[in-house]
Amino acid sequence: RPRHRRLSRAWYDSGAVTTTPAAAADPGPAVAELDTIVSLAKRRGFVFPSSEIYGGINAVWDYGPLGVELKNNVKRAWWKAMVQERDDIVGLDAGILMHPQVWVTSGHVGSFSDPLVECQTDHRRFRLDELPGAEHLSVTELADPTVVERLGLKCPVDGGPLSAPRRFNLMFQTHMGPVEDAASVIYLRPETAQGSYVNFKNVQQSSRKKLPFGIAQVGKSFRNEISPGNFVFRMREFEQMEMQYFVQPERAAEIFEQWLPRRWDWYTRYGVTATRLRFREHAKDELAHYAKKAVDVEYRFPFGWKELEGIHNRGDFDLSRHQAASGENLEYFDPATEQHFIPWIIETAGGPDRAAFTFLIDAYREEEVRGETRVSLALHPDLAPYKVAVLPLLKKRPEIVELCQRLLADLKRDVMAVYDDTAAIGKLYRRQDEIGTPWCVTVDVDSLEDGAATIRDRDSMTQERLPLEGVKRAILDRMDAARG
RNA sequence: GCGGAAGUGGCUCAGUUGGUAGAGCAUCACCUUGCCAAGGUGAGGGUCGCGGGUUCGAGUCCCGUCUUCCGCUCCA
Repeated sequence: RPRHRRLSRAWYDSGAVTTTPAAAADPGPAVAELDTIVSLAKRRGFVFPSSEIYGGINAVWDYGPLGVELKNNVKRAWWKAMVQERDDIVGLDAGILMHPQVWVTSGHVGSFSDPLVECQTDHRRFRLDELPGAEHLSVTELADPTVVERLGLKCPVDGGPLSAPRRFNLMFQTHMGPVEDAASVIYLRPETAQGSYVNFKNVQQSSRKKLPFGIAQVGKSFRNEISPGNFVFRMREFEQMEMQYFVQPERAAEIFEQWLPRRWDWYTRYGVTATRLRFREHAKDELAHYAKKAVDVEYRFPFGWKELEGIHNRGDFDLSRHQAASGENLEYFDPATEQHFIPWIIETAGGPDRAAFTFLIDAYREEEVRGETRVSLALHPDLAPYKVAVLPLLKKRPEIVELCQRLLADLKRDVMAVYDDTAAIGKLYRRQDEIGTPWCVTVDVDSLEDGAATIRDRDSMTQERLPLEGVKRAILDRMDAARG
C-alpha cells in the first residue's frame, strides 16, 4: 500500500502524465486482448450481448450469472470503502427520473443537446455554436433550421455546404404519465450526482453531518453516446458509483488532493496492477462546464489509456445554481465560524461496469502447466463470483458426495460456494481457475476416515489438509488475510 | 453520421469456379481413471445475423437492413 501511494503521488506531482500525447507515447504494460476477454466473458457467463437473439442492440450488455456476482461485489467493495469504513460519508439512492428542471439547472439540457451540422462533402460534423460566425447565436437561433443558409455558413475544413442543424441530445427522453405531450417530457438521468445535490439539505439535516461530509450513490445512468463501444467500457445504459463530498470552500483544493491517492489505492487494494494505472489532469480547455479542476484515474486498456474514474472539483456551481433556480436556501451554517455559505463539492465519479471490466481484464492470466495453457483469473477473493468450490475426488461413492453437499450447505450460509462433479479433478480445478474461484475444497476417500479435506489455492496451486469442520473458518480467515 | 473490414453450432474457425453444412475445443450420458484440462464409446446442438432478389438450386452472386471491429467525428 505505501509503495503505491508513493508512486501515485510521485507520478501526479511530477506532472509527467497529464496530457493525451503522453498517453500515446507510453502505452504501458500490455493486458489481455479484448477479444480474449469478450469470449471468456460470454463462454463462462459473465457478460452477454443484449437482446442477442434479435441481432443485438448497440452499446447495451447483459450480465450473466457470474458477471452479476462480480459487479455486485465491486459495488459492495466500493460501498465498503466509501460508506462502511468511513464516518463522514452516507449513502443515498435517488430516482432515475427527476424533475425536468433539474437538468435545465444543471446545464445538461443546454450543453447535452448540441445542435450539430454536417458537411455534405467530407461528412465532418461540427457543433453549430463553435462554427466561425455562429459563436454568439442564442439558443433559439441555434435551433432555427434555416440558420445555416441565412448566415451562409460553410464547412471550416473544406468550405463545403453544411446540413441544417440537428439537435443531438445526449439525454434519453421519455414521458411522465399517460399523455405524451411537450409538458410531460422527462429525462432518464445522465448522472447520479444531481440526485445527491438536490438532496443535500435532506441528507445533511437528517444525518446531522457537519462539513466536510459526503453522499455516496450507486445507480443506473443513461447517455446517448455518439460512439459507444469497447465492450462494457462505454455503454448507453450504465451504472455509476459517485460520491459528492461537501467541503468548506477554503479547504476544497486540499481535500481534492487527498482523494486522489485514496481512489488510486482502492483499485490497487483490489488487485489492479499499479503500473497499468496513472493520473491524468484535464487541461483547461477540456474541463467540463462545472469543473474547476479534474483529474482522471486512467487504466491501460487494450485500446489505450482510458478514464476509470474522475475526481472533480466542482466548486459551488451545482448548489448555487440549484439554490437560484429552486429558490430554496442551500447554504450551510458552520457553527465553528458562525458563517453561512454554499459548500464546494469534490466529486469522485466512477462506474461499476468499467471497474468490473478492469478487475476482470487485469486479473487474466495464461501460463504453461505440463504443456497445456492454464487460464486463470487472479481476482481478489472479495470480488470473485465464487469464493470456494466443493469437489468430490470420487463421485462414485455416495458417501463422498453426501459429505460434499453437507460442506457446501454449511459454506453457503456465509459465502458464495459451488459444487461440481462432472469431470476429472484436474479439469474441475481448471474450470474454477478460469472463473476466478480462489479456493477449491476436495473431498476424497480418506475424508471418510479422517474427516479432513484438501483445500487448494488458485494462485499458488498449493494444497493443505484441513478438518472438514474447520474449512469454513479457513476460507473466512483467508479472505480476511487477502484484505491486508 | 462517414469510410474500410467482418457476421457459419456455446467458443475459435473451415467451407474450393453457386449443387441441399464440417472440424477442433466446449457441453451432456455411460465405461474407465482418481489431486491439477487423461482415455474410450455415444449424444445433443446451426433455417450459415435478418429481409428481399437472381437461379432448377444461394453459406457462396446482387440489393436492403441490423450488429460488431478498425479509422475519422464526438465524448460531462
